[in-house]
Amino acid sequence: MATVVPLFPNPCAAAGIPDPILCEECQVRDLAVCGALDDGEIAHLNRIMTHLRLAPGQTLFYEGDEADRVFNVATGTLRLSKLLADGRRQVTGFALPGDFLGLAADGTYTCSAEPVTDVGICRFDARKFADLCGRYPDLERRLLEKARDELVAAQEQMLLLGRKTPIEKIASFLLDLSRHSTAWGLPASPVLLPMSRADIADYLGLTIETVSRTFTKLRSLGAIELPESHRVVLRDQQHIENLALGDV
Amino acid sequence: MATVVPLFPNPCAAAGIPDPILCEECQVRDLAVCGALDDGEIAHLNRIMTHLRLAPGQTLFYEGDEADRVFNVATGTLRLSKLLADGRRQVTGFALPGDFLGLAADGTYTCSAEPVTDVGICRFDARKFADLCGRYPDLERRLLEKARDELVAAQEQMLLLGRKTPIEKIASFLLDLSRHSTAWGLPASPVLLPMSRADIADYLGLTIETVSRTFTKLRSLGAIELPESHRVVLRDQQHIENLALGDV
DNA sequence: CGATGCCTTGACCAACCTCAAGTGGCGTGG
DNA sequence: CCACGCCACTTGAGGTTGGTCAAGGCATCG
Repeated sequence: MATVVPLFPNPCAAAGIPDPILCEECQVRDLAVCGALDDGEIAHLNRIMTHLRLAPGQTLFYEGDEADRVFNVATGTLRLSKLLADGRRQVTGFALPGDFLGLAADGTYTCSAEPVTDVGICRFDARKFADLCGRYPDLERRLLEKARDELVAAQEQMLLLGRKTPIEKIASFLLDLSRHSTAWGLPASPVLLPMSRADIADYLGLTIETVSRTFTKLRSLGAIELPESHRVVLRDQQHIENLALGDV
Repeated sequence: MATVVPLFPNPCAAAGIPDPILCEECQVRDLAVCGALDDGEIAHLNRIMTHLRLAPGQTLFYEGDEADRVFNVATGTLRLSKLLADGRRQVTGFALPGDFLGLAADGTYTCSAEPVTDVGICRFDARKFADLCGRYPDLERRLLEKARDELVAAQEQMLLLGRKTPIEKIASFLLDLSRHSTAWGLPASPVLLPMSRADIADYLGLTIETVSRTFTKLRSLGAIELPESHRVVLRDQQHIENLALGDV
């Protein structure tokens, strides 16, 4: 596996946080399911854990693969997506540090997971992880919390996909990313977009062209600046929030 | 609370199953979270349970309400929906017998729950229910399974909302309902639609008119029959399945 | 029997998609 | 070092799909 220079900095790198090797030093532990375990218990987790590094172009797993492993994102961003027979794609979400993958599996993965930046991943055998859940109820409880949070996000995304206009979709998307930044103690405003326009389009149910035009529109409205195509300055946060809520 | 003649038969009534009063006699117990508990344990559940009956027009809870209760659907169908400021609505799902409500709550309900038929509901105090989850790990595990299933369904719905055409949306919707029927031991084909065209439209990200036109189109294609506007006969199941998958 | 609500159908229109061309950054190779 | 190709993004022109607006059918209900 070749070491690759990242196309875009991942949140950890941006914050000067090194990739974790040991759970004891892991910066995302508190956010991840692992936060449910104390140092003694986490040794058990460590024993069934393998650390992976993947670069864009590689794939963690494909929709339909046998779901015999579960994962924790330590660093970087992944794209979760589903395909129709003719190639139409829906990105169901972006997995960020602290996110758990493999939850939605009932035998096979229900979506593909591909890095959009260099990523660091903790991998577990699904069966062994389930055993550990049986032993540590707090771990299972944490998993339920994760699932609940994802469900809330999924419902919000349904509202976006079904009923919002392109400009409302992009505004909501930017705010989501901005809120993720602040949750990590990073500034709200220069929002970094590690993913391509195609990824954004497939996430929001639009075409590349409409995404691009909508960014231009937001810029001409004075709501954002676009110093680079993957960096967005939120110039009028209130206006963006109104747009995201559909408040005209 | 007046007893109301149901506009549409609910699955239990259609199958000749009486509304449950006692958990021991409940027909949905195995499908619901309650299935995790044996007769002795379920007595604890019974003690914190209240049985409700609601008719269309009444509301179980509104998006934004304090989420101090959780629910189990015993009979009937509810509509779960979210609103934008200007009244645009997204139906995020329909809750059927055996479904658990209140999972997605983080302090407040993230969507409204309104009956589309007469419904029978088991209500629990959220805190007491959580306590019970702490006591019975199997109950919590069952909740996690429910959450996982809902998450899988939500991802599938995102694909539908973001990337499918109206005819593909309706085809997918009919198949979903048909599969629910067979899961209950009912025939796959005459699919009953307890909800209005408006509900279907808001569920699939369409307008009433497009829903109506698309049913007509499917009928003229010979894929379905529409003896009544709320009863659909699947005439060419294979064709419908191909449409649902986007296979032209 | 009229009023109401829900569904269907038709005509029209605009938003978004499709197709196409143009720009700019970046890496490669002459 | 520059030329070139490649790729991603942007922008423009035009077309199609699905939305909007409006009318009509049909059942239920008072």
